[in-house]
Amino acid sequence: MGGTMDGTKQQRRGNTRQRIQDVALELFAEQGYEKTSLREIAERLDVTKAALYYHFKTKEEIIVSLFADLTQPIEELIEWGRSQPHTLATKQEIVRRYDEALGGAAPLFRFMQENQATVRELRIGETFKDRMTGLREIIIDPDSSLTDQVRCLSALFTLHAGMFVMRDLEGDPDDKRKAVLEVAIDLVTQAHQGAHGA
Amino acid sequence: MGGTMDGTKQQRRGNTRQRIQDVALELFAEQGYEKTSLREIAERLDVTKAALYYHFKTKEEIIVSLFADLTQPIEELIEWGRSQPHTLATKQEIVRRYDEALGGAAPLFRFMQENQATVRELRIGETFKDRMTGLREIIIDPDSSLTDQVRCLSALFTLHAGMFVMRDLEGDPDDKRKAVLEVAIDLVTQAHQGAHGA
Amino acid sequence: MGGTMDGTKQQRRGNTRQRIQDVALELFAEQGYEKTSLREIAERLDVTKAALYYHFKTKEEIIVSLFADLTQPIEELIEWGRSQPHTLATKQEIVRRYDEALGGAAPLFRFMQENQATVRELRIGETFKDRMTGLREIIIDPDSSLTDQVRCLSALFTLHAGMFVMRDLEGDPDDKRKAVLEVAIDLVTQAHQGAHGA
Amino acid sequence: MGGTMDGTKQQRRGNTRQRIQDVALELFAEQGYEKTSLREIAERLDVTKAALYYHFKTKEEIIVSLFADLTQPIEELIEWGRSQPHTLATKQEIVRRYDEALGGAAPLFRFMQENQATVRELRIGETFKDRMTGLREIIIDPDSSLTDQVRCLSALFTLHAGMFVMRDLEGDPDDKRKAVLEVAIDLVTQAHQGAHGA
DNA sequence: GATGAATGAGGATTCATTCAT
DNA sequence: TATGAATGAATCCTCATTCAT
Repeated sequence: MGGTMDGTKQQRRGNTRQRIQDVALELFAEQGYEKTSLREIAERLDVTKAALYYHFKTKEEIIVSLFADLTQPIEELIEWGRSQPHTLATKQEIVRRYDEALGGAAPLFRFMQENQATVRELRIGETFKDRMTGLREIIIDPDSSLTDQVRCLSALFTLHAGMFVMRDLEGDPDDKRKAVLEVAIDLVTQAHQGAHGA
Repeated sequence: MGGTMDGTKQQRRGNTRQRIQDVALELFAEQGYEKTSLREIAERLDVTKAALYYHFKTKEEIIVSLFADLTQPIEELIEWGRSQPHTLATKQEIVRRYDEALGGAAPLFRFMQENQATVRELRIGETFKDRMTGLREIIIDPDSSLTDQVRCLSALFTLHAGMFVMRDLEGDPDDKRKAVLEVAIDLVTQAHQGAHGA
Repeated sequence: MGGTMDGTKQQRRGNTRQRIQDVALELFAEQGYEKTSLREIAERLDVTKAALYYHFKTKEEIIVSLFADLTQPIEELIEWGRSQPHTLATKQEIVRRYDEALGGAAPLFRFMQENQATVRELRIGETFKDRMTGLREIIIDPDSSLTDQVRCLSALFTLHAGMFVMRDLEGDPDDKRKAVLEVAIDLVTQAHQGAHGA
Repeated sequence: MGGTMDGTKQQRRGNTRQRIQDVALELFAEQGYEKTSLREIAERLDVTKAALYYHFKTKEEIIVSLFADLTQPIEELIEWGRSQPHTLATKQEIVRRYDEALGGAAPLFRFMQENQATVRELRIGETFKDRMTGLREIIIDPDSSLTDQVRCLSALFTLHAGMFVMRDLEGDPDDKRKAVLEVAIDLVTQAHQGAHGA
């Protein structure tokens, strides 16, 4: 019971930064970055706009912080990928893990997917591009045919889009996700085999 | 004389309206819809904001008009597709023609791809969704496995994204586009064969 | 009566820019630049803040425009001064004319005098400094003693400050102004004679 | 032991308060009062804004305290001046000592000189005006000609402005200061002699 | 066909200040 | 002595839109 009180306190106290991030991400993903005003975020949290500014220096810093926080697993994945041999197994594992990582930060990626124009102008843009390039360098064999290269990109893309676009496909969400993953792995596999002889 | 006047008038008239559309599309694609102000569009054209309002009742109407104008080939494609038997050949042809149609309105699709969050809130959103559903109904066999359904979506998606994402892939643009198309057709083919036995 | 209507119209119409400048200068001089908000200016004119932005791109542009408009006589004075021989008569004439010029833009100079810290950070700062340097080069003989150089600066300064600081001195304003001018001319004269032997 | 504690405490205590004053004065003089935020001051001192409020009840109190602390010598000078006969020697001595006093609080006077508009609205304004009036009553002979009265004011003014305006005059700072003082004394002397025959 | 002038609503951001701890 | 968290009021500025001419 003391635990409960503690919990409440902890929730109100020191949690504001988190709560801002949560609400912001939700709204950014839903309506886009520009259409989401700080007033709206503040109102949902029942604090003043100024309170947001205590925790984040600018609106952009909110999204930057979200990106930094939620995107770290991917950073690590790339790190890991770079240290592995570029075998088919590695590529497949990368796709599998990437899918997982995306799942962990679904709303952020939905946001990034759906607001690319905005993202490009934000500071995140560059960082994100760098990461994608990192991923590419791991799965794409530069000596393979253009078609196979496109296959790999398409694999990544399918994962990205999968979660959102497939929403209006019938079927159990979990099954859908598995299907998406399967297609992605398939694409990477085809690409690899194309390049390394059948 | 009447003809001359007509011609001139039509040219002048169609001209400004067109020029507004052109500039608007360019800016929308580049910076996003919300970040592009009517002031900016007007300045680029060296007219007043009020002039824009002579040609379009609202900002939204500009994008709506662009969508209506540039998207008609796709509308027709769907019409055509519906009247065809759902054979593999048809599906492949649809993909081929869709690729062409996308090419004809690349900036618009770049815009739609990169501003989904915005588009969703605009009147276009629904229309666009309807079209995509139409396309889906033609290529996707509802009895096929989820995986195969995903393959078809992925094909469409690859086409959409292709043009922009592949930009930073090395290689001749034309070759790249062919590669993208090839992968898309491949996906649809695999899906079809999966569903109808090998 | 028609004339009256005309007048009223003319006053309302096309005059807004001027009216903004007038009110702004008044308030800037009275309360300082930073303490004067655009809201205040707009309220006094019974227009919206946005109306101000139709006529001036930024708050700073308002003061810049005032400076440009009201300061031209001084610009011209310097031009004239440069073309004259550096005789005592010229110097005295410069002081006399400078006094006049200051009188014509008293509120602006009061503002600049009393808000130097602000002015320094505004774009006017540099321009103003340049002008003062121009003036100096005309009245100050670089070979004269430091003391005589200070005398010249003191003369300019006395003119600047005169109008405002002397306010709480007893006496007819006109007489005071004459006295100020006399002291200034005296200083310049002393400086000149110091340099060129008695 | 008590002594040690006292010493440390006093040092610490006096220290922070002092450091606030120092930094504040520096920034006020540099950027003006309104443009200097408490955040800025706090950041420079590496404390929180709230800490400032432990030492000063309001922002205004900071400048008031500076004024009170740094301006006391002038207060005393006036006291002294009032008790002296109004001879030329006294007047000259006043100018000399005033120059010294100004030197001791140069940044404050730079601030007051350059932010008159602000100062006027602050509580210091009145006090400062009173002091200037006190000074005037000592050096200015109310029966003298307006011109001579202006000379006296100009003398004070020259001292005030001297330090800052003369900055961009060539020459050794010390020499310049001497020159400024000389001109001021000169002005007072001329005024006195004008009034008392010769 | 188009402009000049204006508006109302809302945007992000900053500030001095407060208070419990 | 100080901090961490927050507020309320204000700031400059931008936007889509309107309307008389």
